Amino acid sequence: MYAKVIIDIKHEDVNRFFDYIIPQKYEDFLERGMRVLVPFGKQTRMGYVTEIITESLDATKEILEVLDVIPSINEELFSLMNYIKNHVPALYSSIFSTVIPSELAVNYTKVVEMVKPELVPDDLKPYFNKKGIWRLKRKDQVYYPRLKKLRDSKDQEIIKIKTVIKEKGTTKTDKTYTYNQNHHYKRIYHYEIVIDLFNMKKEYTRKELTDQGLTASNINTLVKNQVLFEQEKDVFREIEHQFDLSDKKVVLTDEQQNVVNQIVNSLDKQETFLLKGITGSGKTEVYLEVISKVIEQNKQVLVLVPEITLVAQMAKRLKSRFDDVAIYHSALSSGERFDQYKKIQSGKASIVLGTRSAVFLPMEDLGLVIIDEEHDDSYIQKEQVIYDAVEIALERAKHHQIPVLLGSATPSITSMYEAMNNRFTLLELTKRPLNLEIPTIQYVDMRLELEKNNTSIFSKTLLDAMKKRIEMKEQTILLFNRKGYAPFVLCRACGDVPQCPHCDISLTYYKEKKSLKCHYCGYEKPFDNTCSVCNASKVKEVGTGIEYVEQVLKKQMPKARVLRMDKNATRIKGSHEIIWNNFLNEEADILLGTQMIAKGLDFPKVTLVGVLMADLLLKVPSYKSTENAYMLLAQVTGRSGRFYPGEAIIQGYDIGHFAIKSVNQTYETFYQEALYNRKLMNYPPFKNTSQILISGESYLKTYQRAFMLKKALSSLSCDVLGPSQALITKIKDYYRFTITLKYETIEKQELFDLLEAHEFDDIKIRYFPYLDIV
DNA sequence: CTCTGAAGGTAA
DNA sequence: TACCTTCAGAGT
Repeated sequence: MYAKVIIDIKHEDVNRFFDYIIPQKYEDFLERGMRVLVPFGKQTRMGYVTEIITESLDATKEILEVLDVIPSINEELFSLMNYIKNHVPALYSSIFSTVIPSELAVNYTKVVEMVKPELVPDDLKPYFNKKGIWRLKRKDQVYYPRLKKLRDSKDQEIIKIKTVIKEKGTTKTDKTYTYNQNHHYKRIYHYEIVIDLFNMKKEYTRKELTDQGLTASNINTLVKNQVLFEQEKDVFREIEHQFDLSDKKVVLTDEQQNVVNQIVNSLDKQETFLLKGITGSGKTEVYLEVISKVIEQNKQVLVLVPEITLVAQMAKRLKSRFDDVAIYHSALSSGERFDQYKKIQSGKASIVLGTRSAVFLPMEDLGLVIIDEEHDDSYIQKEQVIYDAVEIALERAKHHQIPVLLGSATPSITSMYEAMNNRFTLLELTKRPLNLEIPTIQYVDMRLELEKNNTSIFSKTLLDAMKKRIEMKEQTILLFNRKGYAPFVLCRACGDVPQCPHCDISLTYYKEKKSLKCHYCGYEKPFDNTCSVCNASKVKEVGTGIEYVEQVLKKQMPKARVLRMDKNATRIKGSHEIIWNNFLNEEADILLGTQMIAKGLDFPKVTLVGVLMADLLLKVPSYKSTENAYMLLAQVTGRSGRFYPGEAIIQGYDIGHFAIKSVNQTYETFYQEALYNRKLMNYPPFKNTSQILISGESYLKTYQRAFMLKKALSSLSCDVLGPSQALITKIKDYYRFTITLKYETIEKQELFDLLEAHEFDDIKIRYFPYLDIV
């Protein structure tokens, strides 16, 4: 028997199947989908078995080791991988690492050993430890060519180089102790506490014993004299959450109950439900009720939320009502993630909650997929192997013949269109259970403020409203979205803005580091207020980064306690939970943040939401920017007055745009207008769109190649637009052009072949299945 | 990706 | 002739 194997190297040259002989001992054991170690050239590499075959003309070497007991890739996952393969051009190995947890990959570490230390050059010696061993780190790779030369130096072996393969995912073990009733240790009277302890409980961990005052040497003595038996036990790394939220089992409103009934009636068939419920209408209660019905049928539920910040609160509510909830997202520690994965793989989780990447988790008895905030852009993976988790979820539903529940207050245009055409089943929640009014929304035109000589970023209206909240001991949420906008510096004398020498983009100003940095290539130089063009010492920062907003806020409202929540403030694991907890406990009056504050915990005391520079959202160059802007505004204003009547104030320079105006009206108003625009421009849902990026070092050659590609593409049944300069015309010294495709259906494989045929040494071509990623 | 061996260069 | 760098090709 033979196995077809994909090697875990992400490179065009090895992007194909390799056949290996299955050794006798693995014949009955090895299955498709298992990870194996195989000899590959001079190396040993990890690979994935994709097929077991009876004949092979190529196989010459044997599989060395099998790393799995249950296949890491099950049949369903194979079909999802196939789906991805048909939608984006990607290397096999990349697709594998996209759909499985990184803990299933292996580490290759090069270990160098001195054989003749006296011949090792002095400058390399400090890297070796006492035993003459050096484990090469990433940064040590530069020495590798020299080391290879030392190894190969003729007649004498100066050093040895080995590659050590280690599995990334590891099980955590703890030493536990039990008491031996039949020991013969005479000095046991020194350890009365031990006898007492083991009278209460049979087994203790090492930590529990030391907490009781026993020292490490105490324990070792007792083990040596066979009073205690020591054993290794696996520990499960439990995930803890900062705040406390329990699910009070509420009585569903008629409206909610209706929706639940409809879904429950279709649990045994494939159907996509779009649950459209205004903010505060209790979508989560519906989810919980439906989940309980699925679990009654002994099936599993997959729940997806768009952002890590939303996992904790959903987890709390799920855990307070159900057992066996597993959690999976990229911010877990590697160990936690591995344990959660193992729990899910072994079928011990009845509910799996996670972000985008959780859509690939193995669940044999899947009965329902819930996607909360389905309109959210974060469900689309925009790097490496690009995919849309919502699409993947729909594929899984097809595989299991089960329903998918998409929930949102503001469904994406495409989902709503599907619902309107009866491909999705539309369910609606139109009332807030507590019968609370939707917050009143007020618009402030900042141009008028300017005329009144108010040059601050806060209008008088907003300032007054915030002051009032502080007096009333109520809270405010302030949204300032930095997207599409970063602080930069400008010479007030000649107007020069320092650019990156390798990319076509202005350098971003970092106040704390007093430096200018390029977002794309990492180029960095110290900030200097002397202009490099006109030599005047007039270079100053422009702008309104969120830190700047915070400063102004503190200056204008010295009494206000302000919490800031942005990427920077939430870098450390668990910090966003702490911020939310603090705000919930009313340790601050104002929560200032980027779009990550738009969703999340309900804060009862929030009665005011302020949006700064709302029109900034529309400046993002994307056909979806109006949709995204409207949804963010609707989302964040809905956070006001969840328990008491609330209001929202939207500030901007260009607030007349329909995406901003519609926030004050119904979703339908917005949907109609947006849909009309999409129709006009041939954008989704009317036509599918994708984008091709052509990049190269020579401006002219790249443009020529792009043009040739355009000509070739016209043979396909689609509209070809461009080539035009990409939004960022140069990155890392490579010029960039884009071609946009609009089509109803397209033969993807044919397209990919065409693209591949147009790749040249100096021209790179990348394909993006969704628009606006480039 | 990592290794190898051939080709073509340089120094003695 | 010995030794180097560079580059294409192979890996089952």
